[in-house]
Amino acid sequence: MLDCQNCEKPQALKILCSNCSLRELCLPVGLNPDEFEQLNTVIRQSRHIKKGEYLFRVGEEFTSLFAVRTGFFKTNIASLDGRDQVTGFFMSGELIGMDGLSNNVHSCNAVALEDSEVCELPFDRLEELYGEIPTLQRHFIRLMSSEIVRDQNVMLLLGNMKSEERLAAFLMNLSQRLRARGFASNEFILRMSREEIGSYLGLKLETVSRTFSKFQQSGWIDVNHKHIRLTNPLELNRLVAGSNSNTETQEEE
Amino acid sequence: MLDCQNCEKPQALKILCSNCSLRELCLPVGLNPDEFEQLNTVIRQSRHIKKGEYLFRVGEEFTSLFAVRTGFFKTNIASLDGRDQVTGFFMSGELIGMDGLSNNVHSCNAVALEDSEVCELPFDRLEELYGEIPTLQRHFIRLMSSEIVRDQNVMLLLGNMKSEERLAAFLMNLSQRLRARGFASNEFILRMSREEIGSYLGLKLETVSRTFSKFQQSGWIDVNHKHIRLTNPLELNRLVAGSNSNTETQEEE
DNA sequence: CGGGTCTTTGAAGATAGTCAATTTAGGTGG
DNA sequence: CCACCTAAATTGACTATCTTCAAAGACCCG
Repeated sequence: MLDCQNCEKPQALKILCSNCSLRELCLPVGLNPDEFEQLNTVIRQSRHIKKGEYLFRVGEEFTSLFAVRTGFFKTNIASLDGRDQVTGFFMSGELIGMDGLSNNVHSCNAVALEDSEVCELPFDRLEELYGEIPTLQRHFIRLMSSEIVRDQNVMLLLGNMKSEERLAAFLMNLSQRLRARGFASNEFILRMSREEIGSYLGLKLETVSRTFSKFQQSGWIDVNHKHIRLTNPLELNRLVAGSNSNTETQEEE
Repeated sequence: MLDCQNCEKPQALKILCSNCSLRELCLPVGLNPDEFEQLNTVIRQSRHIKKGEYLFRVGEEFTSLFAVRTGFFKTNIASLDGRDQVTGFFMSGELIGMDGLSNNVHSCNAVALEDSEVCELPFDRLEELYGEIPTLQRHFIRLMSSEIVRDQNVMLLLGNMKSEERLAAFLMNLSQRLRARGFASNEFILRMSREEIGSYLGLKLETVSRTFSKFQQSGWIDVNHKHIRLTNPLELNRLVAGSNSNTETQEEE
């Protein structure tokens, strides 16, 4: 019964959604045991993606969504003349590939920024389950909608915020997502380069670097290349919330 | 051909998807007659929204999606300190409100930019139909995905393009959508103010105005306040595709 | 240990923003 | 129908922010 198709190690390789530590963050939120069982049969587990490898590329046929189990990914698109835009960073429990559903072709690239593991969710199998597990469908639609909301907040960031506000928003967003996963939220390793951060935030890498330095001088953070420590997250949050408040005058209440 | 000839007659008040001239642009693409019939029973037709009125606001409970029948809408969000970002413009056949599915609360405002008519699609009714009309569900997911792809292209625009490229992209996008609806694509009336265009494009209204003037001086367009005529759309397209192309072709990578 | 990549920092330059004045349009009411 | 009034748009001059170009320093991986 527990036959594992491509087992290298018996049993341990077959990671079940029902056992997965991410089950409350990932697609199957709120399923009952029976439903977990059904989902398990659909998911192709634990494909390993090495740092730098592509999960999929622009133009490839869409067949599956991917849930990050471990590791870190970015997605990006390119303009016709080759300029690059990072459209998102993805950590464990997050779903990649929803762009591909619009016309069954991936409209972005997905690249691992460190050695990673993903669960593959073949979409036609998933679709078959929708009838049987309405919760699953509802949650999937919810995830797509969240992606839309997230993107619109990035539009706000790119359209209205100054460099310092953008970087502060970026750091606080990472921090919050790490906390939600039980990781330290005030001290972490950046998985992406300055250039990738800049691309995501609509800034040049030099501006990102300078802004990190400025934050450090202000005492908001400690930067040591990829290692970041948030020493004054409140101040960073304040920067995000109201840029109008003069950054010079720091009234602490 | 776009407008409904029967609209003013009383019996025609009940506008049926099956008769609607937008049926090939809107949600029910590819349904068969039976399925159209089912969809008709679910849709609350033709709510009128006057210019300036809100279809919904941030924080309101989400219950329905809205399909634009006639008219023009914008959606926008505000940062905590009150800065405003227009996140989209919507014309006939386009669906508004998909942001609300993430947590059953609208995360943006939707405002009519001219007197408009919408079809209301109560989402719980729609959901009940999914089991019976798989095509409908698939198409809805497709529409959500398209919204994600659209938003990511706006991220590219905001993150990488210069003011002239942004405005050219904006004009060509409008033009293309008007053409798809059978309207003149090289001559149209802008429904939004310079400020709203600027907000969408991450520019100030003065910059939008100046860039319009620059385009006119270059002979690409005729601007007369809200009235726009594209006299050289090819050149505008070239601006969008490769801003560098104007000068020497610079190859990198 | 060394080559290459990534990062930091400085100085100069460009693009878009800000502030301000003027013109034009569109809606309202006499 | 016209005059008015307010809101929107245009244009100019100046400034701030971010980019570009350049060089030097730090790290990582084989």
